[in-house]
Amino acid sequence: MTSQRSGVLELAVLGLLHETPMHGYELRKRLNSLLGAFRAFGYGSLYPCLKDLLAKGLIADDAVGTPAKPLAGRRSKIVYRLTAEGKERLEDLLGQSGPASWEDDGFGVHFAFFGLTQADIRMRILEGRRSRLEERLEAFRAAATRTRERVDSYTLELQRHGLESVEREVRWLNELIASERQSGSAPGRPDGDHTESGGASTAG
Amino acid sequence: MTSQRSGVLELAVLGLLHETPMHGYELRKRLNSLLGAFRAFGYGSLYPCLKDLLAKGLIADDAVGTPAKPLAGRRSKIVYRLTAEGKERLEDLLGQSGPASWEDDGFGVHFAFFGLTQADIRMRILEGRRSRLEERLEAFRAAATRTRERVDSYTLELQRHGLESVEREVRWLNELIASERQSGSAPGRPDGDHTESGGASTAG
DNA sequence: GTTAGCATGTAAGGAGTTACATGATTTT
DNA sequence: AAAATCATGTAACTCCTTACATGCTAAC
Repeated sequence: MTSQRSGVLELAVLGLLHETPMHGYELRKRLNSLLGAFRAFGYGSLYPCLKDLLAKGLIADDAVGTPAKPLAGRRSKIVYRLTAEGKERLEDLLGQSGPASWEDDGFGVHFAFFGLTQADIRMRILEGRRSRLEERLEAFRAAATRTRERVDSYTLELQRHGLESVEREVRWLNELIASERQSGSAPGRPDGDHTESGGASTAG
Repeated sequence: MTSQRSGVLELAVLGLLHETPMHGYELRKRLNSLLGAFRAFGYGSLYPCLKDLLAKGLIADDAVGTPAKPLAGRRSKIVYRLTAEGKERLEDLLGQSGPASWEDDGFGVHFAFFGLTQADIRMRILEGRRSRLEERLEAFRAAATRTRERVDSYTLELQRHGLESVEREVRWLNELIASERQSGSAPGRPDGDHTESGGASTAG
């Protein structure tokens, strides 16, 4: 009923708060600019999640403005920060490379925090995602072969477009995987200031 | 608790059964080959949905093999067909062009049944979808502009890829819209045997 | 002085998911 | 006769959505 943790949101919130403390409203904006390509959350999702994480001690509220003194100037907003347990939980989530991290949403969030993820886990997630997509491609082509099922041209166009998108993502993943293999560093421009926790050293 | 109708599934099931009667197992395969690019359903989703549609009288079971005589040869499977009410409901759903039909999943299913959809509704859905995506693009670029938010190269890559995907879909939609405008016919190969209900004539 | 945006929440419920449970039928 | 695949279902649960409710604060 009240507790709902452990979806895409939990990881996203913990990941963002790892970067820096924030209040809910701000978090939501960062959330939607981070994941906006494939997901959007409203306050009705975020605040219950924060409440839950708070109850579990994974985050704490450094309330700006003491209870008695509601703060002059800016309104009393509730700034959340990651606790030690929260950081542990985050690292636990970041270490998981199961099916959940290959799904559309799950993959997106995990990828968003690759900067905090160990190199071997990154690789497993990328490869897992690729396998998942390749399964889809196979299922697709199998279905296309036995196309006695009469399809109109819209259905056909939908499948063509879907196929192309998936193929495109596979190519993207291939590039990323190659990039990961030839160096422990990040894709594209090989700089990256993700000096944080689990670079590539702690693996093994 | 028991009733759950009115999601992506209802439309998909009614749409598929409009084509031809089928039993659950078969339906699921057709479902996943139709929508497989962006969605997959298990039996745990499908059967409760069928049960619900049955209870509402939108589909009926022409059970193969009479109750007393469990059928020699093939096992007694339950073949569902669309009822008159079901067809009405389907047409109602197909006539809707609101926000639900612009969402990722909703759009996919609606598009899959464009062959049964009136031309003006098709256009509204395509344009609605495009607006939705363009909103995302704007939010994206706005977020990219005020990138004080320190992003590591993975976050950047995720957003770059997301942006590209969305832009690509917008171009696709533009082609479809152009194609729809210059003729009442379907995209690509201008044949199509979707002789059904709402071809292109009833538009306003 | 009123709209627009900042800021926080709750109650009810929707839409599927997971894990489980069962049995028939075809293939090997 | 064992394994794969066809075929159907249910109970409990999860994660999130929708609609609602509130008040401050800055800009116009």
